[in-house]
Amino acid sequence: MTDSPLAERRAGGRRGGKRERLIGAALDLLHRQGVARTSLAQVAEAADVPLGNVYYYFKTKDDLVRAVIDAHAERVRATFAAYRAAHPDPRDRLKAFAAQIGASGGYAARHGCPMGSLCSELDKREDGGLDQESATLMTLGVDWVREQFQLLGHSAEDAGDLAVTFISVFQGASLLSNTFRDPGLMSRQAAFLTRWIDDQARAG
Amino acid sequence: MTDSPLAERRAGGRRGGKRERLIGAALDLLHRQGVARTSLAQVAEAADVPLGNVYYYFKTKDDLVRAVIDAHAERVRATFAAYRAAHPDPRDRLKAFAAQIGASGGYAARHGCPMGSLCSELDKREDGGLDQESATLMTLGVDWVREQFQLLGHSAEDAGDLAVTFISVFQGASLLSNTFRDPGLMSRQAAFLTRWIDDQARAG
Amino acid sequence: MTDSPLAERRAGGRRGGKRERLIGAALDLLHRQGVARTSLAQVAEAADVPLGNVYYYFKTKDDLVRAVIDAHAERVRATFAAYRAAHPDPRDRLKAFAAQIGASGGYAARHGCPMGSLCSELDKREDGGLDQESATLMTLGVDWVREQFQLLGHSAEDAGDLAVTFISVFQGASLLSNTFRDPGLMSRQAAFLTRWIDDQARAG
Amino acid sequence: MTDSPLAERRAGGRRGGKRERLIGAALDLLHRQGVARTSLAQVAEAADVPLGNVYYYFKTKDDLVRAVIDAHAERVRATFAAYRAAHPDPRDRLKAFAAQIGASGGYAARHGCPMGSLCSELDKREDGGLDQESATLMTLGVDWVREQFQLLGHSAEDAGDLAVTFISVFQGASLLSNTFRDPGLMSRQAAFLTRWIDDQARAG
DNA sequence: AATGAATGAGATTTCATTCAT
DNA sequence: GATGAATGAAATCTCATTCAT
Repeated sequence: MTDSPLAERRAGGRRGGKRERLIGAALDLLHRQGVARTSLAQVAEAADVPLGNVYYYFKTKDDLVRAVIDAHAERVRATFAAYRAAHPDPRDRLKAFAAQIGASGGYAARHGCPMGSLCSELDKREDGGLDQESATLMTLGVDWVREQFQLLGHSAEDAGDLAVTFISVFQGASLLSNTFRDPGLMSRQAAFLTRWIDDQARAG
Repeated sequence: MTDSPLAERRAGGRRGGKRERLIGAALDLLHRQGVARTSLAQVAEAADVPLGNVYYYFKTKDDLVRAVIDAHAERVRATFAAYRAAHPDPRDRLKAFAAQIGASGGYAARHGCPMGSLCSELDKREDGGLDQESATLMTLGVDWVREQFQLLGHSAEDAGDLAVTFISVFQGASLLSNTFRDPGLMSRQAAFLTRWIDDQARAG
Repeated sequence: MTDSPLAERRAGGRRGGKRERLIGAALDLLHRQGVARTSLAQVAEAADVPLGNVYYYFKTKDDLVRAVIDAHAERVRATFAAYRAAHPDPRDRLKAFAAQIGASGGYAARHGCPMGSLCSELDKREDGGLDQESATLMTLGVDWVREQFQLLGHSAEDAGDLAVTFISVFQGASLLSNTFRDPGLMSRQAAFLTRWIDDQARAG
Repeated sequence: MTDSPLAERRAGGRRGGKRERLIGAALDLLHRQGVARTSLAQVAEAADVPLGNVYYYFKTKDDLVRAVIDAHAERVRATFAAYRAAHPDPRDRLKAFAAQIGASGGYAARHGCPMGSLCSELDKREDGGLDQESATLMTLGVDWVREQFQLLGHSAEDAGDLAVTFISVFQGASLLSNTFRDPGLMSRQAAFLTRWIDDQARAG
């Protein structure tokens, strides 16, 4: 009782929750500045952790990036699980996803899509295996959308192509929204996706 | 005569065409490795130009990046001009663009779309004005596609949205193709775009 | 009974014999990697002892190195005692030593002689007094060999020089065996030593 | 004339001879402190070169070490060439070598033999190929001594073993001289080598 | 006694940029 | 114009050692 206050329990049992603070700060900075332009000193500063201490939690910078990707993946999984729970109809699930995309214009206009940015940057590296890690992240979305289209009666192959189109529009719109600093762009493309979902559902 | 052969005149009158060689080498390296991970020393080496000499042609690294973006923009403009010249019907022009997209799967799977990569990376920087520069590049495509849809009878607003969808699919598919190292992905999305162009042409 | 089994008593009475495990792991790692390239974290890991706990047993890294040297010295003393017990004739004792040298080619080719490596590395340090410690280790061998030559009738001075020659050949051969990764080198030099012992015994 | 003063000519034509100063400083520090305990900052300081500038001449620390080994090898080759030139009789050449060994007691007592130290330390590393480099250095001596013994009529195999014994005594004596801080040790072992050379010459 | 966590000094390395000639 | 050399700031990473409990 005296040894483990609530704050520490929430932090996963670690004293002070520094690991979590580091991942949180890194999540934010990596998404905003990119991997290459974010130094561990910045992350440490933002997390209020001495630089040397970062290496107690993460052996290398890549390790931290990996942890950030994993944390992000967990969020994504939770989002999809929520759609599943909230909507029995796959079409509604896809529309919920599209709606969320439309609502994320503010963030997209400022920073683009975190997943897309990471994939774009990490695929340019030949070392490590971080590109695989980020690819896994992207797979989550494609697989989930494909699954919904299959549930709507599309063949595995068709559903795969439809899923790629869906995520492509999402990723492309995030990029353009960011490039043009135009938050409204996202909602207009989300509207397109919503209509398109209905078209495909009819066709499935 | 002996000092400035024709080849050099074409290269802008500069002796040896070093500026052009630098831009060419940078174009290649920046697209493959990203801006942050490409050093001027690498560019100089690839262009067979002494490092110290680079600064005679480009005051800063950003200056070189700007020149690369401009050079790429020129290529893009030339491509669109060629479509215009080759096809009187805007629908055919768009299909020609889609066809080229489909044919570029190999490059996309390896490096993504140069424009997309640059926009994604440069929009993460708050300094300089390179994000504006890369946004201009992206605008070229969107504007050209919008123009074709307007020629097909769509309103300015509708055509703008359609253009954004078109370029989004292109950019998103490039990203996914690169992420999944799947060249075929591009041609399948290009096929989708081709059908979709017909749909919009009918509707316009 | 349940808290201190025999195995632990033998280990010096300390619970778990952690001190011994640390020395054992350090002995191995220091000989293989050298002092400077071996971190306490590695030693702790290899000994399955928490890093923080190392400092309960050894105040500093140098303290641990000292303990390793002492442990090694104990082994060396035991070896010499065994030769003494097994062979009444000093000449046979020396030949037994030479034979052991010849048989150690495999280890020497991989890591050199532990004593030699330690002396070579630690004599390069001006701090601490670890060089004295490793010198003591080397003295053991020289003194024992000298003793045998004196027993064979050589003067103290002559015996000292002979002992230095003997150990020099041993150390030099260990170094060359390691440098050239040639295990057979040791046995060939051991054969030389054996003949040479006879020559000196005759001369003594 | 005004552009290339004598000092620069001597330094190999490079301005200021920084490369040479770096190698010189490194030669000294590496021999005295070992590779691991010598930082590039120390070398830079000793050579009066800004740290950042070191990397203009040597891409990595290992590169500098390599250059030092090469420089040392050059010295060794020059020494052997001098023996060859000065003495037609291989026996005299070997004795000249032994005499030099005997005369080097002061340095050996303080720092050991540079070659031996390097081989001992670098053979403990699994990375890079510096162990090969230092092995080459050691080969120089063994090969040269073998050559002399062959000229004296020994078979290739015998001469090889004799050469290894010779260099072993040299290396071992350097180590013991350093360990015991005893400069006289070297001259006494050199005397042994001189007598031993005669024995082998008679036997060859 | 035991230990997970913390810390700060220092090492190697990279690189955009500048300078002297 | 051209260029080899120089420079310093900053980044990643290591590690002996200490601390709080």
